Amino acid sequence: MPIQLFDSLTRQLQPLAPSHADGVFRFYNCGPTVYAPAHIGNFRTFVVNDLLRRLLELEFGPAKVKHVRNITDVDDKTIRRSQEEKRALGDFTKQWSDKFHADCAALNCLPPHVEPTATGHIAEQIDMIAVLERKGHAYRTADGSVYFKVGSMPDYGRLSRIKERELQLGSALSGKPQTADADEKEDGSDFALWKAHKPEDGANAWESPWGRGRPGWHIECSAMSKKHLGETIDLHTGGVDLLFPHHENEIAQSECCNGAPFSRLWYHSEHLLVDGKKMSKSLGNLYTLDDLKAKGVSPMALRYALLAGHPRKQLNFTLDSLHAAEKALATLRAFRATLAASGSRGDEAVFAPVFAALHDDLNTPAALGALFTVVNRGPAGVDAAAFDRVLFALGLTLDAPVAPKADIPAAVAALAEKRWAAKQAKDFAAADALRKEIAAAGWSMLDRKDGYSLEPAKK
RNA sequence: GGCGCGGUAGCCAAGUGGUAAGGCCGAGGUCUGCAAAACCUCUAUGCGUCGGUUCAAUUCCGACCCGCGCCUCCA
Repeated sequence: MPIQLFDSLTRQLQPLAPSHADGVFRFYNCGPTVYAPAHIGNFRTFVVNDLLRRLLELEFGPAKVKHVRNITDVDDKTIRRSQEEKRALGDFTKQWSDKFHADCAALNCLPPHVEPTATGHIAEQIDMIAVLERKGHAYRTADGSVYFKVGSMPDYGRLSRIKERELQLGSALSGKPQTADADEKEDGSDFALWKAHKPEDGANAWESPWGRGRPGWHIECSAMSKKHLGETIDLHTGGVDLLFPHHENEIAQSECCNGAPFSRLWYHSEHLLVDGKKMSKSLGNLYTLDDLKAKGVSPMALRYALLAGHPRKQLNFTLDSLHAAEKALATLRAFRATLAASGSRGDEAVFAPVFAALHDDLNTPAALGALFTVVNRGPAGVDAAAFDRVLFALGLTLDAPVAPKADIPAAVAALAEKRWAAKQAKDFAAADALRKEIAAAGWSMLDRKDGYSLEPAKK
């Protein structure tokens, strides 16, 4: 069964297949803007895309997938924040892209094959803008900015079906103040390709045929996608919030510039909600990976929790779901240990339902359900290598959880030694009393046949 | 106002025109002196409400109620 995804453009399931003669599947995933630590809502999208990347590799072969994910390292926020910290833009964004990479690694997300940056592709962006201007799809304004002329593209808005939206009166837009540079635009829906330098941009400007300035947001993805994957790609993904205007505008730029279809398929993952609402600073319901680590949550539990909901459905995140995830991972860990011990061999067919679910529009909840159905039947006839292949697809690692780093107080260590000695001497009354003392000190003592370990007591 | 998505057990969450996967929690049990872990068993006559179609609807249709997202630079 081929991998099928719900295509945002045609609004139906479409099978994935490479369209180029070299058989390489071309996959572009909109990456982060690096101005702060990414939050777990951002990571939902990246984890889903990592799952997709893994499935593509399993389907077409590792050498037949080219995964590009950009870093947006110049925009209003990166410029403003770097200036607030009195740091050079590149220095500032490197800090946050490094942090992003570390978090991705913790979540076991494979690095993309190419990770282009906006500032590293200024020339490519200028080239595209120049073509658009030459073809009459763009115009410059008095201040030296360049805008895309939405009216020049007859079928603008296919992806978000903007025409249906704007035919109606009384949209929320009508009551909203337009953006600062709105009066420069010929039409409210035109968008910036090149933004003329403004004093508040500081040193962050590049020379161009239109004078000093910087690229608009959307053009970077069009340029980087074209450079690294070609004019027509097989799949373009991102969060639903990018559907409009970002992806709509990418289509407009790329297709008007290249005269070729941009992406054959569009896939958008839904938002992670917290407390039933989209995460946002103002609501104070925003979590980063570090916030969760501080609560003792393992990144792998977060990955599992993020996969526990259907990617195209809003997922309401709760700390409870992380607990459930930790327990589920423990069950899988125990199952794999049993498999390894029994040297179980079998065919891969038992996991077919798991892959069938994943191939069916990344139905991760159904896939996990199918996985546990196998686990619950027991290890007989289950192939260990096949099980590991499932884990690879899901990107789940089952290393023993790292005990929270906490120094064991000498007093507790001493109590534990005494208790172990009492237990060896079969003085169980004393051993039980010592266990209570250790617990009172906030630790729990876990016995094994050949020794013991100490862990901070769970609440 | 428009566009889109959703309402399934205490919580999370799949799914199907023919009688409800899975995870967590909870209960009982096996095992280990105890504890922990592991393992076993049990846990929705019902799928937002009201109508309709049908031999049969949670699944299709209609109306309604409730929640969420997007509507110009947010994954």
